This record gives sequence, C-alpha cells and structure tokens, in this order.
Amino acid sequence: MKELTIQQKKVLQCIKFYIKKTGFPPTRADICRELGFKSPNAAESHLRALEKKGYITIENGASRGINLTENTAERSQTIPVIGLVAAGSPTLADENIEKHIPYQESLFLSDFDYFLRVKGLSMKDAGIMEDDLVAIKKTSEVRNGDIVVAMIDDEVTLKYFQSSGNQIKLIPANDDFDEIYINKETEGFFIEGKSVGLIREN
Amino acid sequence: MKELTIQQKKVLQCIKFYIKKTGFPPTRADICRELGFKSPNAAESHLRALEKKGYITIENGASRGINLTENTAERSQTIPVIGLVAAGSPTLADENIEKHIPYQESLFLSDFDYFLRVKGLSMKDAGIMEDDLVAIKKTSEVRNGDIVVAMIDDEVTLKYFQSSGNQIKLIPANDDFDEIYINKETEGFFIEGKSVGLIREN
DNA sequence: ATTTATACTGTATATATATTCAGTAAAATT
DNA sequence: AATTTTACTGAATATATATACAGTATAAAT
Repeated sequence: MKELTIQQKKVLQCIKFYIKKTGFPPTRADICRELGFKSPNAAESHLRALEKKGYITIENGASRGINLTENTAERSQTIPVIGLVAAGSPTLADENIEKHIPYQESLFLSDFDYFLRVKGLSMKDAGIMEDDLVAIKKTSEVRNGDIVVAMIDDEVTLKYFQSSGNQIKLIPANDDFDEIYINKETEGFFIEGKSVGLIREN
Repeated sequence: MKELTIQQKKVLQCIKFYIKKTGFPPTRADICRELGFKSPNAAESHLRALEKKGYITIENGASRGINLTENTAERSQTIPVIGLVAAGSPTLADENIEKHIPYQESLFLSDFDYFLRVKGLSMKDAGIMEDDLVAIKKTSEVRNGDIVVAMIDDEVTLKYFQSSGNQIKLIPANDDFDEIYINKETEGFFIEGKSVGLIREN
C-alpha cells in the first residue's frame, strides 16, 4: 500500500479515534475541529487522498460515509509470541519475537503482555507441553504456587514458585527435572512474570 | 437489560448489519428502506425505544449518530463453551452451553465449532487438564493419533483415536484409565469431532 | 378504566453535511 | 522547467438528514 504523509496519517488516526469514541465516522467539520483546520475542504482533500491510496472508501453523498479499508481497520490488538530461548531474556525486542497473534481482550481472566513459546517438558505434569503458548503477565508480585517465568543468569525458566523468607524454590512439574534453590538477593536472578493462561495449537 | 420487541430486534439487527456492511450507521431513511417502512418516523420511534432500553445511544443532531452500547456491539464472534457432562451429547442446545467467549478467527490453525470444558484427568499426559477448554471441530473425518470427542451411548469422552479396519481403539493419556475397544458399526457410537487447540485460564 | 408503549403513515423543515469553486503556497515528481 | 501532489483558507450551496408535528390503531401496563 502507498505510503502516507504525516498529515494524512494524522487524519487517518483521527478517523479511527473518532469511530472508537463515538461509534460512527466523523464529518469533514469534525475532522477540522479535531485537527485545527479552518476549512472543511482541508479535511475533504485529505479524505480524497486517503481514498486514492486505498486506506478508506467514501460513499459519495452520504453523511459520515467513511469506511476504513480491510487492512486499515484494526480488528483487534495483536500480541507478540516470544520463543523460550535457552539463553537471553525474553525481551520484547524484535529479534526475540516469533510472530504476532490476534488477541481478544477478555481471552483470559487477567491481562497479559506476551506469549511465551514453551521448549522442553519440565512442566509437563502441569499440562504445559512443548510448543504451548503460555500467556505471561510481566510482574514481580507472585504467590506460592504460581507458575512463573524466572531469569537466572540470562537463562529463562518456567517453574512453580515457592518462597519462604529469602529462600526461593523453583519446582518443575516433571520428576525428571530437579528443583532449583535460590536466594532472593542472588545476582542475576529475578522474576520476570507469571503465567495467566495457555494456548495450544494443534 | 430490558427485553426487546420483535420489531425492535429487527431494527437493531438492521443497524448492526448496516454497520458491518458499510462501516457507518444507517440514517432513518436507510432503516426504512431496509425494513420497508414508509415513514422516517417509524425508524425514529424505534430508535428512541432502543435508546430508552439501553441498546444504543443517539448523538442528538448528528447524522448517523447511532452508537451501539458496549453489550450490544459484538466486538467479535463469540463461541460457545460446552460442559463435558457425563451423560448427554455435547449439542449446541442452550442448556448445555456454559457461556460464550470471544473468538478470534485466526486463534488456531483450523476453524472450530465450540469449546469443550474438560472434566477429569484421562488425558493429562497429553497436557489436557481439568477445566481446560478444548477447541472442537465437528467432523467424523479423523486420523490415527487425533484427539477426538467420541460419543458412546450418550456418554462423551475425549481420547486419542486409533483405528485399524472396523476396530477402533480410544486411548487415554493416563495410565490410571483403560483403553476402550469398540467397533465402528456399534450402535450408539460415533465420532463427534476432534481437538484443534486448547485454552487454559488460570 | 386510563395511561403508556408499540407500530406505524404522511408532511414539513431547520440544519447538518458533502461537495464544488476560487485562491495561495510550498514540496515533490517527472 | 513544468506538472503534480500536498496542504491549506474561505465562501457558497444543493441535499442529506434528524426531528418535530398531526394522525390512526392495537396491545400492554397500571
């Protein structure tokens, strides 16, 4: 699709925002008010430019007859899928992002920040299998029994969390794996977040 | 929310359909055209009734100033969640539907018809735990190794599918449960569908 | 029994709105 | 160098649209 100018982007954003706010598209006058134009023709020409470039369609003669094109309308938010790499923290940096998948607000009870692609079977008895997508909420406030994403020296692990005082136990859900004992203050250790849900594609 | 009359429902549906089709709400005249009314006041009064009952809001003075209320607007399709009851087939009948949850088209690789709420742990080694939601595609075309929803005399079970000729083996993913051997032609037996994905809320 | 809500037709109108025309000016493209 | 695109102001206008008013008739609620 053809590139938009800064002003055209502003107008498009304005339309999206207006629809989100009111439920119906803006008039030329509405756009002028939002963006500070003094002539309705300013809005009109921008709209015609957006139409020409394929971002909107305009129903001629109809009031508020603006329709966002398929690709223009954001059907829903998308949320990144991050690979659980052996080394390297699960940051939202581009190189760690596998893909984006559509995300529905109320999919899980809690909101979350990203999906973690599970590698290995250390949590299999918790029903978390290889290649599952675990919804992670970034937080350090976790409770005993939570399934957490823990970082130990740039290594990412998904484990049950159990703490008593400064001592933390990270418990796998698989007898073939060992529990990890670690001190809260240990350098290079922190809790990245916790699991709030799971998705499996098969 | 207050109940709608048949005509009011028609008008509301008409508004939803119009927005879906065009991207903006209808005028009074548009509604009349769609529903065969001969006076714009017919649409007007229905709109005011819908507003009074809380299904829409109307921006006074604005053309096409109709806004579907939170609960009225279908943000996305919803898909039913069906409880895996011991007896009774998982039909889409109202009494079997636990709730509806929002559904994103491309959530799983395959499309599907409903979510099945899992009871019991017979598939735990496949990572399917109690209360998980298994996305079910209604089909009788299943392959060896598929996780299927099988009906045996009105009892629903979720098992691995394995067939050779007319002999079918339904294999649990839990040593505490027994395999089920059954003949393809057995009365009261059929394959309802297969699992294409899984969602866990926690 | 009376009021209110539903379900319209039909007419009228103020105004909300799209849209054209006439300009100005700078930037980008050919 | 000439043309097109971008980016507006400002004024004018046909028409698209909401909305009020006057009726008619039936059903539901109080």
